[in-house]
Amino acid sequence: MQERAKKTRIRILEAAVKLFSAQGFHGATIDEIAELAEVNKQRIYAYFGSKSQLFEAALLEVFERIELFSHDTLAHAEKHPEKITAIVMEGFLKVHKAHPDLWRLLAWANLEGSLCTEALNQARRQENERLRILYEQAVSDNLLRPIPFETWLFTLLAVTYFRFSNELTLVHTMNGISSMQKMERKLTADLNTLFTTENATE
Amino acid sequence: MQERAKKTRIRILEAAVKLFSAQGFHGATIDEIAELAEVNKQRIYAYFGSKSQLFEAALLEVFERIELFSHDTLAHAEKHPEKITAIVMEGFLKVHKAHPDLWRLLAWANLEGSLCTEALNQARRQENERLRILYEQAVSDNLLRPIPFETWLFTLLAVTYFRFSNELTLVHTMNGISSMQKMERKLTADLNTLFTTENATE
DNA sequence: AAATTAAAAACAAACGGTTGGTTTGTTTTT
DNA sequence: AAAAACAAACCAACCGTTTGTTTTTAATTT
Repeated sequence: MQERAKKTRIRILEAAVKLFSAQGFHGATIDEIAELAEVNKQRIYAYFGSKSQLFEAALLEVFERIELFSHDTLAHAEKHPEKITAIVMEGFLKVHKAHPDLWRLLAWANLEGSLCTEALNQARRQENERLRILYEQAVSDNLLRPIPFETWLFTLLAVTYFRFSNELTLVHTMNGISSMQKMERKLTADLNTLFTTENATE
Repeated sequence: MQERAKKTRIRILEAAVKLFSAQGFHGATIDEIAELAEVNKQRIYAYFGSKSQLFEAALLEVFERIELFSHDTLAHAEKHPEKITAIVMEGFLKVHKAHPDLWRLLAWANLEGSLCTEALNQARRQENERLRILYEQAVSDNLLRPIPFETWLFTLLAVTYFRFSNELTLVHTMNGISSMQKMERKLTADLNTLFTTENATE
């Protein structure tokens, strides 16, 4: 594959990520993707085979590009293990805000039943293990309550995911809270105290 | 509108719920819905106007039909306020399992940016308030940790939603846990201890 | 260094099928 | 007689995909 071909391949992929993320598999059209990528329609079939193969390629692309736990987050959590919940939450929220494509594509994939989910988690597993070590150390240091790592991670992932995937609904539900930002701060703080032992903050 | 017309209207609505929930707005087709409802295509436009209007009608239908906190759940929680977290979680999971249409339709609506979300929450608000009273009583009785009601409810809703909307992904992520049911039980138990004060269980 | 050439890359245009939406006319039920 | 439901066709638009042609690139030959 020549240099020029690689570039157009990437242009297609970027357009696909953008449009699939915005409108889903059935909502986005090959014509739109081709137009946004400034590429002839047929190139898409030449490089990706079919619409569904393009979707999976786009999904994998996003997953490999984005690291859920940034170096900063892990380093920060290492220094202040008693605040690990707040730090990781803030990290999650930041990543999701910076890459809305990520959770949207994942949401579409889950609803539409994409098949490549195994490959996705392979990429994520290694990241998880680094965090697990930090977390379990904090638990045995009696900084955190003795809740299993899986439950803790699941809760944080769930809260973050829910905050974004139900934004439309939440605006009305959580009345009394004026802004989304306020809600995030409140949630982060509350969850942090929830998972922390009482003597840790002394 | 005659009796017969009402029935066909309902048949259309039920078919719409089923197919929109399964395949989303763009994925489902009017022809399929008409076929499943055993109704002439034209009747759909006679009663609902357009595809998008049918979608919103289907969404509202599901929301009004399903009560998120059943009478059983609330009664049970009233008797055992120290187990309110586990009880409500189990209730949520049960409702979601019994009505997969609910969260799927909501997920599609959120992704596709439906506009009728305001109406949805109006229906939910009253239910929330009954639960709030129970919860806040349990907090002031020192059975639960002093976490705001909103954060508590948000967490439980998020965990439940996440469990269903990311089922495909989770099967691989949470390795070491053999079945989904085991995971649910673990999560429920852990969250319950998390939100309960230590003296409550004594 | 310039010309040639074959493959790779990109294009334009059309294909057959399906979509949402609508209409026209007819039959059935109330 | 009016309301409800039907059958069937229509439309323009769009879907994913394919075919045939032109342009660009890079290696080869002169």
